[in-house]
Amino acid sequence: MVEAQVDRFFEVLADPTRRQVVQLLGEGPRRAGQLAVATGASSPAMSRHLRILLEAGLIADERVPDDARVRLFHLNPEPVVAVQAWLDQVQAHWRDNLGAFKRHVETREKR
Amino acid sequence: MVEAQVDRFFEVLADPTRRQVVQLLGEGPRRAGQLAVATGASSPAMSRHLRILLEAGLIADERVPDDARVRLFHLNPEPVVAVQAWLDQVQAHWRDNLGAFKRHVETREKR
DNA sequence: ACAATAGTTAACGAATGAGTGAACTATTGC
DNA sequence: GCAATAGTTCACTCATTCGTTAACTATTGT
Repeated sequence: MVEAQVDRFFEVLADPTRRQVVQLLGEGPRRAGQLAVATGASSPAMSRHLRILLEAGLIADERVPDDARVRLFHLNPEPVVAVQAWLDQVQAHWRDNLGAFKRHVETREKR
Repeated sequence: MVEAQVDRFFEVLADPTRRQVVQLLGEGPRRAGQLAVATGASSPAMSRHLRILLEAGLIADERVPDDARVRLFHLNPEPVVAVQAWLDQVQAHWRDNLGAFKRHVETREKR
């Protein structure tokens, strides 16, 4: 996984609407129209968000057999894992000293 | 942890220079000048990035006893954990079916 | 054939955000 | 006291990005 890709993932996830889309697609595949309604975005706006998410590789689309007008979008697992890996790496140092950090965080349940 | 904060974290992390800063501060505390050199940013540019990171709560600063001109910056653990929590939640559905996704990811050790 | 549905594309305007140069504050060393 | 160091703030410019309206393609239903 290239660093430039992680760069792009963060840029793409900076937009609240797109993060909402990612969140919704985490639950399962959705159509463009559904995503527009759920997020309160207009059709053109959603269309562009989806294109950006597609080009970044965060999501992918499938055609449904019954209605050729509809595209079903679903989440790609890899990018989410890549972003988590980056955060893990940032954490690495203070996570491994299970002194200062562990005391620091154990007030809240993690995971 | 409020959703609006996670919103802000992603916005702040969208900038490559600021992600570099976060990465460097993950290794340990650094001074503003060190961060400027390491990232190739100018002093004013770095100063602004640090202010943004401070206001978002991603980092904090300490004064060093010997030289009062110097501010040492260090990373706050909570925001990183919060972003990871968000990503975990997105993953939740396909992570819990330890079928498709587990096969998908088990090439890399996760935690 | 025609209307409705699903979605995309293009052109425009407004807002946001990042970097720069110049001026400024505060502290340290001589 | 004065120069150097460390860093911040301000005013400005440039580019990017987001949403909207309007027009368009493709498909389905009657």
